[in-house]
Amino acid sequence: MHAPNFNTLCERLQQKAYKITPQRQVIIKALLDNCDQHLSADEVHAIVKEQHPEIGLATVYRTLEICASLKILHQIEFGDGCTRYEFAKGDAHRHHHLICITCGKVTEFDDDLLETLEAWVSKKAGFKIADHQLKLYGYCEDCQHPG
Amino acid sequence: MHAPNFNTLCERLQQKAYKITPQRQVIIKALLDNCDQHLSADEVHAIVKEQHPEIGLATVYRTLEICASLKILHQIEFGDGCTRYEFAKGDAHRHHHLICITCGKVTEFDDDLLETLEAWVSKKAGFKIADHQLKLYGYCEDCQHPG
DNA sequence: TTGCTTGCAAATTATTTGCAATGCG
DNA sequence: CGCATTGCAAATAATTTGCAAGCAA
Repeated sequence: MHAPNFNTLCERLQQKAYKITPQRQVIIKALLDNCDQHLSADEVHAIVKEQHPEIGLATVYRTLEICASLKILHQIEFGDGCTRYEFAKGDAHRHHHLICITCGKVTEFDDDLLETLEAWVSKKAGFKIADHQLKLYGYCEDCQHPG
Repeated sequence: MHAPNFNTLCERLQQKAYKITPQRQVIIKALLDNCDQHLSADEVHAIVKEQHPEIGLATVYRTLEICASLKILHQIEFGDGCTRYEFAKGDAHRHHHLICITCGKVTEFDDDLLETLEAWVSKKAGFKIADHQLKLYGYCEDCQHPG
């Protein structure tokens, strides 16, 4: 849901001496157009190929890799065998993933309630927390009330 | 750390009409001997092959698959490209994973503090939670105080 | 111009599957 | 004895990589 600005993203690439090639622009736009999804490399490639059949899957992988290394994208795995991507949010904007066991739908949920827990873990385990990832598996509203 | 009883596990397999073959016994014992680790299929295979070189990787995969389907094992992914396994704990015994960004070590942390958060999400998002998975990325004690 | 990028095909890695032989119950 | 199970090799699937040609800066 959180959609960064296209030009800002390009600048962040340039700052690290990455060239703004047409392929990278197309891929980033595809991600922006679908920022409510959690696309896989293959899915990004499929979208991009519609208008630009010449773009190769390897280029998609390489672009996603760069964006992940620049913390523009986050990589997540929902257990379906491939890595998926979402735009990284700032530290202040934490969110979790609600994964429906029945239909597989993934919803995001914003909240900051983990703060207390993190403070506790930090103190108890001597572990300095930098990031977290919470997945909640269960049943979405549609699947709870079928028909 | 949570180590179930070998015989109990065999009984659970038998109850579902799975045969207690020597291969399965060896694989389960390897998992029990390393219940403080989060082994991958390949790692289980390597351990098992030391004493039983005839056991194939496919058999390891198939056994892990069965155990996962019986909820004897949980599958987790730490982002290193392969599925890892740990013994499932009962609902009452929740735990999280602390993953060190520096050395990659995975520690477990028990706690029930997610209860409040789950109640909140449940109410706010209309999502019926069945299970959860929390990964905390950061720096373990050793990596915080090197040398 | 010049080194970063790209597309393609081949290589890798994790996991699955087909099948004949084997063995648990 | 019958059917689940096994080992092996081949098949998939996701991702990576080598390399010559192309292009952004």
